[in-house]
Amino acid sequence: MGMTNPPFPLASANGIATIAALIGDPARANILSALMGGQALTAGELSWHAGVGAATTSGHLAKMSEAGLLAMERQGRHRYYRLASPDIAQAMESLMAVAAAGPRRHRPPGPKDEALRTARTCYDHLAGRLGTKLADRLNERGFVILDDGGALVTDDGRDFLGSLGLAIPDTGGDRRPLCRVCLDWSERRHHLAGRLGATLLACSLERGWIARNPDSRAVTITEAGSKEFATIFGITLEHLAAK
Amino acid sequence: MGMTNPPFPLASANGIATIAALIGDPARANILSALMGGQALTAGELSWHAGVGAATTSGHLAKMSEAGLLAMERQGRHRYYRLASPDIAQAMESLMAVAAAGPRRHRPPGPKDEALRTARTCYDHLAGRLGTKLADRLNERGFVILDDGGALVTDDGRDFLGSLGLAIPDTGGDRRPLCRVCLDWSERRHHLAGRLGATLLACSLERGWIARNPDSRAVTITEAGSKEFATIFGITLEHLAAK
DNA sequence: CGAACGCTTCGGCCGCGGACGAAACGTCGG
DNA sequence: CCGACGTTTCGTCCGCGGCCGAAGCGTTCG
Repeated sequence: MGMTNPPFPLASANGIATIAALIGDPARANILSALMGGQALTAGELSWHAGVGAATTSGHLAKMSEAGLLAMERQGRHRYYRLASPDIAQAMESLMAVAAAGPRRHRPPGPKDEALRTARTCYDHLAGRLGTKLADRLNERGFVILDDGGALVTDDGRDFLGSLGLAIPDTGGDRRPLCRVCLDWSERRHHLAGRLGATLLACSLERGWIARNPDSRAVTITEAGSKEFATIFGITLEHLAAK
Repeated sequence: MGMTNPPFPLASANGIATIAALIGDPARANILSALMGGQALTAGELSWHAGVGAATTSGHLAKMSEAGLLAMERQGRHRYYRLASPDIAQAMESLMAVAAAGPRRHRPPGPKDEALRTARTCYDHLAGRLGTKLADRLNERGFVILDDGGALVTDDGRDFLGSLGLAIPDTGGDRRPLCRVCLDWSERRHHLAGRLGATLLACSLERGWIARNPDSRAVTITEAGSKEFATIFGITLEHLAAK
């Protein structure tokens, strides 16, 4: 017989299916999307985001935790859930890219979406027009090199960031990229991710340049931030207005 | 009431769920994995890979095509399916990374896996020990810069590739990265993807350095290839042996 | 031109898994 | 110590969707 061995559990394919099936449920996808904001959320909050009851949500959270997608931390009578690793966030990102590229789902961009398009978090870094502009500016000034999908921090870039008081954590043995690009689903262009992106977001939050929105991944640019982004990076609010 | 608007279809989250749900079925995941080999396959071949009947497979293929995951081309009485875009391949890659990182699924690496670990295709480029070694060598010689997740082709690199008779297609308006890294699920390190990776694979096939395996993504290194990889890149078969 | 082949469509079966309400568990506040 | 709250567990229901066999179309070959 010419037929070779059966195509049984094809090693890794099964693992993919398991993970994808978890992400593939609407309620769970909503939960994961909410956690893409980068903060840990309580089961109750996630239940709200998921759009299903607390009981159902609890089941979903248990499954995703067991599969290694989520990490849990108890704090008093709350349980905080967050994405277990940056890998999860990246997988979500690529799925977003595919979903966005797919058949044009007639999607009238509401005002809510508009806020997301202006500036939002993408797991642990900045996205939207602010995120992409930031990447552009750092590139123009030679602080990072964005060549067509690749990303590198230059020595000048390190100096510049150092002058801002930003040392990028070295996290020795960590396999986390220093600087990578991430496809922005709303702008369809790249913004900065990796440890550099994380540092920029953390800094912007700490110094009060931007503020998180409680119910969405959108962030609002404060007055202080508006000033600082202009002086440091040459990004004004007009640059970020919807075109 | 303090509750804001309902958490209804959270814009993009739903699209993610749709895509992920498609990938999340074992049969479909097998189909997509098979197509990660980079070649177009007939419905019949895919049915074999999927491990389900022809009728069922046909339904799966229709769904994935409609969702924009697959592209179809009829040729005689066959219908050839392939991944619709590199984005799809990248999404599969990130899911593999998550799946591989997950809870250590007791997985005794069979001899079949061993061939995959040595050299295989990853959509349109090379992976496995051959793929990662190739990336290492090009990096060591300064032809590409692999800095911690970022990837760039240097001018020296372009010259070197040119001297091999390899012009990397420019594909003007294309948004496809010239050179990106791709996490190798077996080696847990990076190999080269993007247009550069695609060019290297295409070249290796055309010149007969490697040959595809009909039933899997594994490729075998020919005698000619063994010689060329040694002289051009300094990669010998010993480098590629299981450790 | 009829038979074999490749693939898709149709109809029906069946099991998995998501949804909820009720109740149990654990924590914080008075 | 008791009641309110956040979360999980349990039991149940039910609908979606994968699977197959049979039949229908289009193509290729003898």
